[in-house]
Amino acid sequence: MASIKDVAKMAGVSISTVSRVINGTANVREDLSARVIEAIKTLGYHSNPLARGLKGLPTKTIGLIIPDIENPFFPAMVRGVQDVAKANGYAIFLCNTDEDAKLEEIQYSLLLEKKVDGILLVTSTSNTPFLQKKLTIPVVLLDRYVKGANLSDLSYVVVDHTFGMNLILNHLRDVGRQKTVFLGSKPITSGARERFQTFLAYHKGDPKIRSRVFFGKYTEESGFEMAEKLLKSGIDFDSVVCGNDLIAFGAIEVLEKNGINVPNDVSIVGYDDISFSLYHSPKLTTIHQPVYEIGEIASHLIIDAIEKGYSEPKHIKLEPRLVIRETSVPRSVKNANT
Amino acid sequence: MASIKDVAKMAGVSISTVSRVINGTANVREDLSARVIEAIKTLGYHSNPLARGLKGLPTKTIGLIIPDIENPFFPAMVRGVQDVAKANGYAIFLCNTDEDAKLEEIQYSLLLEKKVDGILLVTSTSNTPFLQKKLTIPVVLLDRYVKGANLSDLSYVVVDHTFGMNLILNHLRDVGRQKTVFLGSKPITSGARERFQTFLAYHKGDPKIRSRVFFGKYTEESGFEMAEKLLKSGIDFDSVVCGNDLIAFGAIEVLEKNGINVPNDVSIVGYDDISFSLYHSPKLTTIHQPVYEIGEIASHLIIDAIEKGYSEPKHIKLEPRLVIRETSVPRSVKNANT
DNA sequence: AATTTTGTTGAAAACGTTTTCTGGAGGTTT
DNA sequence: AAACCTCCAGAAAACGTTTTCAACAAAATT
Repeated sequence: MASIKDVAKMAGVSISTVSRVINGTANVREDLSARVIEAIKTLGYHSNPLARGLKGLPTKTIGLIIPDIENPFFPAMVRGVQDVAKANGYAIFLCNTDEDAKLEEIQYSLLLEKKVDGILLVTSTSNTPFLQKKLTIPVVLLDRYVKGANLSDLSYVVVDHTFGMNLILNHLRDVGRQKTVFLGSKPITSGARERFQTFLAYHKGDPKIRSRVFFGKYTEESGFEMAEKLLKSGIDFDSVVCGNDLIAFGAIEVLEKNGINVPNDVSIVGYDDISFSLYHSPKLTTIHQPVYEIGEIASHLIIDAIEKGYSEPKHIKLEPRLVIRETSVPRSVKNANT
Repeated sequence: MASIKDVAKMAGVSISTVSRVINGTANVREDLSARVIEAIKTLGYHSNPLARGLKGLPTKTIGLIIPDIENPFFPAMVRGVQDVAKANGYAIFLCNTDEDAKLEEIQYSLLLEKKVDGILLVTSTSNTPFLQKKLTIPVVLLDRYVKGANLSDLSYVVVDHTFGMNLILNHLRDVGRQKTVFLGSKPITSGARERFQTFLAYHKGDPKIRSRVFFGKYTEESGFEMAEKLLKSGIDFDSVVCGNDLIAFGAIEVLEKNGINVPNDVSIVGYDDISFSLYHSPKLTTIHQPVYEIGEIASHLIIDAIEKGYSEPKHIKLEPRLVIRETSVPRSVKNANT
């Protein structure tokens, strides 16, 4: 690999001059500058960003930690992040944690070791000990926030899930579905917690509401398993609220296999509005999260923080919206006795 | 940040000794070694991999370039890559190219600049000029290979698409579907080319076969558009072969919207077997690609090449299999006249 | 014409590591 | 007891940059 030294030799100048030409940090005589540029071209020289990073200068790299690359919700977010990052000359270091808190911490310190300029984090935990220390680089939380000692100075971009869950519950009431069960994830992350607590609050008159709640993971398989448990339990229900769309897919699969018609016998609402919800048949009623926007905004936030040094922490809460498709319909007279 | 110098000072030894303790490159007296370890702990020292990378040593980083993170096929592959990489202490640098050849080259040289130890590439091109030069680090191609001057010494892991496409065409013949149309991507990449040519070869008696071929992108939207064009063309068909599952999703959407029943009126076969094909309704008949395995093998290959220096290029071709689900059925008498 | 200012250049230090080289202490061989 | 090894610690060079500093020529001021 050609180094700056080779360029200097070929152009007949010092390495300082080459550096100045490359970075435009000072004036260089016209003809020297031309010779340097010429030499760079013929040698195919690329500056070594490691040496640059060694001086404590930006590496133009952002780390992005997500819980599950196989849940389409996150790739959509990655796209938002990456588009903005690319436009600003940053590369993305993507890491997958499988919703594992321990792995999350490992990835985090790995990114720190790699001297990324900032970290975008979709956490899978409720308290993140590794964020409690004084941060050395900007960190922005996406989709899920955490409470803690020094965490008020962390920026985050989240969605108002209390609002979202109320949209669902009001919609189900509107279509005459009141015997609702909840298939979600344990309320560990802020998002899951908000949704669960809103569900509970809505049913606070019902002492047995807890028996209508099932916990699992954010996958189709888990939705499948939870729905099977639900059926075995013998609980009477006419509607299902799911923690995300994948769970809804799994649940619908089980219900239909057991001769229960969706949406007539049981209406189902998902959460996220991943693209496949539209192509799923029946098309899924769900909560649309502005996922691409989350990525975009967070990306802007962290680049700002990186380039302007310290910046006021911003707490952004976006509004989701209900997308009514085919899996939620009024109880028709024809099906009332099913 | 604490540096090796701080550790040395605290332990009362030279930085050489500290380095030796950390890397185990030479024997160090018991008590000194203990003091060093103690100092490392109390200072919370982490070695700076940039400085290490500067010396031309491995950075324990692998770059992975994929065309479309939003196509679930690739996240599944990423998982395979990442699991093996993690087990070997490597971090993954994931880049998205949107099937854009120019962007692919940019990401490639970006990764090179970042001094990754190796690059895993799912190319979107048929000839990759940037791979023609002498490579400085190992490169392994995934899913798609390229031909070229110096490319025979590149390892790749691909799937036998000639075999796969024949599985589809034989299956369609078995269920009595012979008026088949092709909805795929332009035969730029090796995979698309193999499938298209196999389709053509199968129909080589038919002079008008080219009119039964439609080209677009590997997305639902594109499948949607191609299917609409197909309907507008007035072509008589009883089955559709799709370039991937996403195209199939889009096509099914259009057909059903136009009152054409899938699979009775028209049978459809996808390609890839992404997880949602199982949850799609009707469940998609498709070609299962061992996608996780592709990632795993490629990951092993590149780590081998990195750690053992130069290694014989390996050309691995995996076999796909047909998964018959609900979108392909025999022409029933009841529906024969539709 | 002598002095100051301006503008550019190159030498050298610094960033945090690894590694080669040197030297000294202790043990082993004659 | 003298000469030689062996083992291990520390000094210093090297990796490829950026940046501070000193130096110098030319231009501008007196």
